[in-house]
Amino acid sequence: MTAPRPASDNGDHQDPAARLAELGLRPTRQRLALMRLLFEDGRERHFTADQLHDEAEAAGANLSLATVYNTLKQFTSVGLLREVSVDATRSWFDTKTDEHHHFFFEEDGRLMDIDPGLVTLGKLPAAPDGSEIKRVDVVIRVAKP
Amino acid sequence: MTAPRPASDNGDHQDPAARLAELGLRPTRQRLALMRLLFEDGRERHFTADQLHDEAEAAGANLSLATVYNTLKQFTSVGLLREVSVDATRSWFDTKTDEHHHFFFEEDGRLMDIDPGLVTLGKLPAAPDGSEIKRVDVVIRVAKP
DNA sequence: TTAAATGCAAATCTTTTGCACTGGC
DNA sequence: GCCAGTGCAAAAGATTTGCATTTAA
Repeated sequence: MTAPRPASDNGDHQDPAARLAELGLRPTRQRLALMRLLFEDGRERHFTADQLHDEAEAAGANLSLATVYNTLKQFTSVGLLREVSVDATRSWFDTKTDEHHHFFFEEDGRLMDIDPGLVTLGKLPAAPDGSEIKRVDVVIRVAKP
Repeated sequence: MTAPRPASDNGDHQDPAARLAELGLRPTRQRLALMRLLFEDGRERHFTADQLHDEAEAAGANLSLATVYNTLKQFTSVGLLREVSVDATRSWFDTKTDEHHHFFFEEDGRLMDIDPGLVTLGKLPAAPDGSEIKRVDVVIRVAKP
């Protein structure tokens, strides 16, 4: 939608307002609050819209769940977040956006990153005509034996 | 939930009523209608509850969408179907239940099987303590270049 | 100031549940 | 005939949309 930020400036630890501006998003109160929750200090890597909304309320931010959804969608489209499709009943988001894969715990619906060195793909098919591969997702579903 | 059918009797082409009985499900009118839609002649492999409900209506069966959902869940739990997590906004089901992987077309939300010979996994991590691997799903997301 | 952009109430869509009723045994 | 098992209306969740309001420039 908006221009991706140049590969050169890795903005991971800069001021949230500057980072938003750079991505073409206005630094509104709501977005700043979510930015801080997501990217300051050791935030959770995997979360749903609902969980983040709860955290935001607990932190004293005042915003509606709809705004959380809309903001997550925007953040995803500019590359700040990545959506993980693993659970058909709700959307999971991930603050780690580089190529990596997941364990999914079937019992409690929790996600866990897999150390990138521990999964490798062997052969991959060519993309069907007229399309190209955008991403390869591997989900390892685990549960108690 | 119910006893899996012995590996020996591959019931793929037997009478739907007998097959249901074997799986411990009563052969009700609704279930029989869905069995026929799903397993007779060249049915679609990938579908959502809503799509199947539309097909059932078109075929003259008279059942509610809730019944379609409940039935799909039962069919999945006895191993007649498999659920594919690929799209966070709705559940996809697949009549092909053996290990295989998928292309997902981001533009139109369509699924396509990948020929099993064309994807191989390299290294896999051990399951986290106290759990075991239930399934490994690979989804290759494709889109127009 | 001003209009593009935002944020949210309400609508929509998907899925699950509680329970009256049925039809397979 | 009878009751375990069903099927569905209604409820519950999840997500999106339309538009009045805000606010960054």
